[in-house]
Amino acid sequence: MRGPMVMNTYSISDLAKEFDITTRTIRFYEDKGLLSPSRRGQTRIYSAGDRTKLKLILRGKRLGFSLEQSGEIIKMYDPSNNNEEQLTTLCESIREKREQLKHQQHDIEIMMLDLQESEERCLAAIHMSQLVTSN
Amino acid sequence: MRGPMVMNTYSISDLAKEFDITTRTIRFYEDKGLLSPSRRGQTRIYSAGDRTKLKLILRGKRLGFSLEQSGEIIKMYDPSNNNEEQLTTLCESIREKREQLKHQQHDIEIMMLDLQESEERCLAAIHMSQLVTSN
DNA sequence: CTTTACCTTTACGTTAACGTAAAGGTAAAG
DNA sequence: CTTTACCTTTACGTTAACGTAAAGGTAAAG
Repeated sequence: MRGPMVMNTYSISDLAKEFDITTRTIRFYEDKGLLSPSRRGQTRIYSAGDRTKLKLILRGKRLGFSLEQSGEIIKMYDPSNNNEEQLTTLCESIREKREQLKHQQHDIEIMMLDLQESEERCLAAIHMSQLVTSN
Repeated sequence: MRGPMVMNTYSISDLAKEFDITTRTIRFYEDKGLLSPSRRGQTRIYSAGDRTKLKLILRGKRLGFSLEQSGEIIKMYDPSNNNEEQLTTLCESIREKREQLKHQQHDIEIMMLDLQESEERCLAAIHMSQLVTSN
């Protein structure tokens, strides 16, 4: 490898500001085993990988996942599971999660279409009320 | 209108069975003002409209909405808001919800692609482990 | 050397979304 | 008339995901 290792690190408040969450939240995720930053003395040092994990957690949250589920998602990203049986299990759970996401996509599409209709009805109702009110 | 009014109604346990939730959950949603079934004596009678609302709530849950948010979604479906200002506000909140759903769609797509990659890496790792193990 | 701005741990508090149990009413079946 | 299978209300309990406060450490700035 050439060039200096650009080792990006972040303080806990760096990440808190970037993602608009509190430091308490970040420490809580560590408590739950979702993050494990290194330390300089007592102070936590977050790597780019830690930041990515945090992003995954927050994305999961937006999709209604529990922290435990987000934890499973994170595990799906690293190939640290060496044993073949575990790999097969992992592969299966990835497939399941994709199925669930597909279901969510479907839910969203239906809701989008419904809301589109509602919006049109609403706009029509506004139009009507304007016709009535115009004197 | 011709033909007999096919007025479908449901008992609380009908709905509980259909959607695989407890009756407690359904009553809880009523407590929170999301449902308001009619009654025969003390007993709750649910209409097709109540059933639809319940479906909306559960769909919202799958998408990570709070009950309060699902309540707002429900309000977006009926044009009972007569006043023009309220209609405009409603229309605006529908637009916002659609924006949020678009964001969620985006999150899901990214997660899907990532998981697809993970699955491929996982399958490759299984293949490798099989090559190594085959003796 | 004292602010200031961070960092830490510990621990109790809070809200949403129900679960669970108690105590009782009703209506059809046997 | 007693099961059985529902229904009801009231009320306390539980879990997840943090919020909040207390008490203290550190390091650079003035």
